[in-house]
Amino acid sequence: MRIILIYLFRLIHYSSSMVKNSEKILADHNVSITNPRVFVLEVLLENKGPITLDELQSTLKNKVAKSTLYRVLNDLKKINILDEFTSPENQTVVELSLSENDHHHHVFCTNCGEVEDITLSEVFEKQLSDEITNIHKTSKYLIKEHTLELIGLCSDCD
Amino acid sequence: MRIILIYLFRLIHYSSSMVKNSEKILADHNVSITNPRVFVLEVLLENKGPITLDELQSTLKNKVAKSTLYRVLNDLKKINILDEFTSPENQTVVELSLSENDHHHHVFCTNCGEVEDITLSEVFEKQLSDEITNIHKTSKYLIKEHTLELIGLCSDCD
DNA sequence: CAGTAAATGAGAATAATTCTCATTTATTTA
DNA sequence: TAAATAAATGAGAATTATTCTCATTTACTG
Repeated sequence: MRIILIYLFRLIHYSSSMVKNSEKILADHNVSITNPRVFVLEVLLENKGPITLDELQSTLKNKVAKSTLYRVLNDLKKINILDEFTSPENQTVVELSLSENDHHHHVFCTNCGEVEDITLSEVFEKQLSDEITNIHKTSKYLIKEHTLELIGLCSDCD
Repeated sequence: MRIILIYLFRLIHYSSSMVKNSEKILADHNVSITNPRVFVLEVLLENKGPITLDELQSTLKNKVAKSTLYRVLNDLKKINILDEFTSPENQTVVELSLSENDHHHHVFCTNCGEVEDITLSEVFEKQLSDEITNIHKTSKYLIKEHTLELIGLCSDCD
């Protein structure tokens, strides 16, 4: 019985798509697969969206050394699958950006500090890209990227 | 002769509009007028636009203690006339926001690190505010503010 | 499976920001 | 206007965030 349970546990554990995904992501980017990297990626994948550095650190407290966490985050930034930004309350926030075309923006709640992803309508993104074209004409700036952050109250705090 | 020179110097000094403005700003917000506060405001007013914390610090190196500079910046934030944000390269940037209606956005040059103010067309701001109304309907977020940051190359670096 | 290169943990070093407290400056009061 | 009180400052200590160092461990290569 015990053997069976252990077997089942390992089966479930290793077939978890999280683990497979993490390792695949690293392999796909020619980054060696190590425990700290997999642990960090698992948390980022599970979380599905932006997460504060504080939360990431406390989640991984006893699994990954603090210096290693910073190193892993820098590794992920280097291969362009991690975005970092600062909340209006000056909290560092990170988020996986795995595919090229998952363009989106962020909403911050000024009361509870939550950050969420938000996708703007195609119509509006088109209007924004037109505006950026105009900016290029008038200001000579060549715009490559943009970030739009909305600040307000989430439904819980409203 | 010496007396006259001193008089002229003081006349020029005190009639400088910068000084007057700085003192008026502080008085208008019920903040006591002190040398460090006036010095910081002068630099921010002269600069006319966003300035990195590093640049502000080096400009005021021998006039204002570092701890005082942080305190003064916090004072200005508290009375809502200073915005702080972080550049894509993780530099802290501050900017005076004296009037309610000078709403604008920022352009960052990824090459030289320059930050500039940019004002979007009224048409586009209207489109943005419509989009925010839609977000409220679908996501239940109540949006109070927004920041749009454009990232690219300035005319010198393009 | 051994050998080499890369990654990690623990904590030291550095950088950024806030705090402490004795002194100075501004404001209030008589 | 001077004395008394409150607030602000400078200098550096304390705290926090991030990077660096180096001995040890882990991953990749043949």
